[in-house]
Amino acid sequence: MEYDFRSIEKQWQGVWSEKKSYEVKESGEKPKFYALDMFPYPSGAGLHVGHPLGYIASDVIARYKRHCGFNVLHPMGFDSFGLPAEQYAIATGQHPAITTETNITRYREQMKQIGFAFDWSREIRTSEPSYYRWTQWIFGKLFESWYDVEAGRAKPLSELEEAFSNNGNYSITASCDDEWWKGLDMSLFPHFGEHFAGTFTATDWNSMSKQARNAILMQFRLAYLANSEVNWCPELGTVLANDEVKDGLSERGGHPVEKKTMRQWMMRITAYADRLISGLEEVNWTDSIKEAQRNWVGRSEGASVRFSGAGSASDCVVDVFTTRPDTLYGVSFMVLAPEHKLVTNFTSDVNKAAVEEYVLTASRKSERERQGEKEISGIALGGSVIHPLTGREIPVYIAEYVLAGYGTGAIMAVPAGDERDWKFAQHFSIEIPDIFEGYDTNTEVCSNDTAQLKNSGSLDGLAKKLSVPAALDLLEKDGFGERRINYRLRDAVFSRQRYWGEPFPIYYENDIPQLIEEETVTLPTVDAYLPTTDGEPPLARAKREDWPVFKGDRMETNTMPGWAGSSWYFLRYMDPNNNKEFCAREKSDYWGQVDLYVGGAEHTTGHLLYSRFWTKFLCDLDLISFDEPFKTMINQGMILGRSSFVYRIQGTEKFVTFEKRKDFKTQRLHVDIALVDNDKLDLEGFRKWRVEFANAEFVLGEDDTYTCGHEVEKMSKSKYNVQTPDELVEKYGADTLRCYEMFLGPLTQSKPWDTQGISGVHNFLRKISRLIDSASDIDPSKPELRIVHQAIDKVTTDLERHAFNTVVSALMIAVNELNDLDTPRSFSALRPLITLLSPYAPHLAEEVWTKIGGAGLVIDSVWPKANPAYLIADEVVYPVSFNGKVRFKLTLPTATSKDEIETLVLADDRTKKQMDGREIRKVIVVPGRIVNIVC
RNA sequence: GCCCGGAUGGUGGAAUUGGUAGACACGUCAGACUUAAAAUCUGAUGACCGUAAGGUCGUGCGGGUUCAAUUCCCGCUCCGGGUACCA
Repeated sequence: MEYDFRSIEKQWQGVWSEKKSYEVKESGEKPKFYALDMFPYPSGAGLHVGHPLGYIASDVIARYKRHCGFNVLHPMGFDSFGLPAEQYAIATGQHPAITTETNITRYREQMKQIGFAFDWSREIRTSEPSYYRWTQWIFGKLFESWYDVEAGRAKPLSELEEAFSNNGNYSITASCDDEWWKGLDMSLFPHFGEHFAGTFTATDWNSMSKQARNAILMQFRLAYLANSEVNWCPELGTVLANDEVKDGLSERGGHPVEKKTMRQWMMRITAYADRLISGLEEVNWTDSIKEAQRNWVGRSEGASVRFSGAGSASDCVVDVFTTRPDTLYGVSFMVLAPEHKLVTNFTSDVNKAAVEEYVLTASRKSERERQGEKEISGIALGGSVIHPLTGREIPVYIAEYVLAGYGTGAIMAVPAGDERDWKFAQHFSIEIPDIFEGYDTNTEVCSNDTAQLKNSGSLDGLAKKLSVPAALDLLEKDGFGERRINYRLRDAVFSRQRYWGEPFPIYYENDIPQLIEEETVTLPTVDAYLPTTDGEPPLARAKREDWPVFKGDRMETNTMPGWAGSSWYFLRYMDPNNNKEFCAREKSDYWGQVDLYVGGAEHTTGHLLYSRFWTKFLCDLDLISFDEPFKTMINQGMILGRSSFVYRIQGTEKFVTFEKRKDFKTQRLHVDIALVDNDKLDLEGFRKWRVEFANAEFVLGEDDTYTCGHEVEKMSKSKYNVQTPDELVEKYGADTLRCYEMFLGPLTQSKPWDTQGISGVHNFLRKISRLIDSASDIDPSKPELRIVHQAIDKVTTDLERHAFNTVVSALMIAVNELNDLDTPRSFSALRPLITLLSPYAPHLAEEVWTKIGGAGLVIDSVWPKANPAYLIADEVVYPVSFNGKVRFKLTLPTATSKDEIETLVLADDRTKKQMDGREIRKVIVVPGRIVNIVC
């Protein structure tokens, strides 16, 4: 029978859908397994061939686990808020909801034809009010919570208020900004005076105005309002992402961009910094992702050291953070970030103009540009600080390599021990104090942690390990510094000046933000999706009556960022239609953590960090019972496009084949890959492709064909190299696509998409079809069983280690070997093989299952176990090598002992021949592996 | 710049714990079947030298450890991802 994939796939998709085969319910009988894909943003271009890669892998595991007896949750949905739909709306005026709906429909169709075992009854969309009302609800919880550092968890804000009214804030350790009181509007606190340093009594608290209390509480909320800097483009009237800014100009239009301070919602993710690091030990992710997250959080232990200003700046104190307080004697200058608030205090009049210019130049650069700058730049302010130990005056500089957002925005420079400081000192001819034993730091920098200190008072003779704690003691004893832990992680900006995102459930009354708890604040209608002329977000266009819910003086007009909805979606799948709760507790208790999460590594420092943060928070409030969302994760690589090229002889309509292109002066043009098969161009199709090629002539190769050139690059419409899964499903079927995407190579590696090999995989499925036709209901033969059981063993171990590509090879080998047998094939030996096949090619597996007497549906069949008796080989082929080079092979029974092997090898004529009079110095025998003779 | 990956035949890749480099597949070449084509099947296929037997080289580059290195260590090159408002 011919392999008629079209009717097979249509038929079985119908059966599964009719029987609701992939719908799951919580059940006590089976262990659960939760397989999840990072959910897609439904873009207008539709699903391309890179998307299904991860979905196929998770589908394979979901199906495999189902065969192994697990109750498998494998859902799919859409992260449907986002910029592209909004930009399309700005350009065309069409409401983003319409665009989004159209795109989702397309995505669903594309996914359905690939035959994923998704439980579509659980589909969710972040842009649906029924979903985002719970995103708003979680935001509300964050708004109404604070982080108790001592208890190590988030708590309801009411507990904090109670504590304040009982004891003030004396005994409170809440996560907040350093010197949080400096952000307060002091006019609200008339009796605090100018030396207020952040401590207040119960009496203070109880006598404060509502506004004043709110201002204080705002400093402790996990979702809070604060001033933060954004890239503002006055011309476009909008805030830009760092990506959209190039050299201080907007990428769109090339308008100037400046830094602007805006009042924005923030998320206090820093409260969770330590737990975000320690939690990594509980999850089974790749070391590289864990390492990247650790670095992102960037915990460093060190000291905060105070330097007093000298001369006219004597009333200033500069705080610096350092991880090497022990090198304090090596400090010969200080560098402030250009934005540092004390810059003007240290600037002498003669330097004023130059400093101002430098500050301005630096402010136009992005952080990335500033750190990437190779040229050393900086400027001496003219002022200086006093070295706390030596009392010497130390010049103060500003330089763009010091960032305001990290640490205190100021560093004590130790040129002897830090590469950047050393180069800076060299460049500005600053003295380099010699503080390391055995290093001439005028010619080289010392980066050796075991180097002993010198010229460092009581620290002399100690190396880093001992000198750092000693220095910390010294600092604290003398009172010019203290131990401190610093994080690179910053609180996350949670406001976006966009339309197509979740509205905040917040209104303002006398400028105090108030939470809307009962109702869902849905997006109001607006007349355009652009910011207003005075730079307010698009939602500010909505008039009072346009808002479905309007309270107080005004509504919050920012929207939430893309990561809001995706930070908790894995919970909603457990209980997608609940309109009373975000997720019923018994459901989240049943499904628990995601057992396997598949997605790209590009989410490492965004989504994967934020969802861990929200999960920990929800766990703290006892709303769920686990505090890490994703137990095991695999990161798939990117699929790149393979572009094809034709070569036009300049100024003509003649196209020359790849091999002969160098004989002419040619222009290389992208050609649609649909017109190219194995690098051979479809000449007629090419002429019809575009009008300008209608009269194309060709200079062909030896074999009278036109060969195209090729290159691997990003998939893009303009390069005509986008491959949608649709065409391949149409041409080869979903099962072929599924197997081929897995066969392509290791899931985690990025690789070019190339359909060249697809026919081989398609052939393999056809061979299975024929193999089944040639089988009958007889007793299985021993060689047959041996082949099948070896496949069971290999496929099972490979699936367990997520080696998806070698599973396909193993199945191919089994099918080839079975076909090569000269004994007839039996149904009973083939049945386990078809179960092995079913995660990869479920439609074909289902089709042949009934033919070989399988009961029920193959997707419900039990995963076979390999019988070890069939796996042991009788003989081992020993490669015999001389000095590591294999010279001949010797077949010996498996049971041959090490000594026997040595004797037999040495007795072999070929050994004698190889020796050729040389002396045997050593013989290495690794039983079951190799023999090596050293001579 | 910083952080995290990657590099193996003409191509995608395999080699699971340091133990036969190139499994499986594509492509190419040769052959069978056929009036012919398609499909299918069989064989060859890392490079170089050699009629052959056989030998030399070979896993991005340069060193090192080891009886033995694609695998471990040190130093590079190139490519990809992230770098906080793309998702």
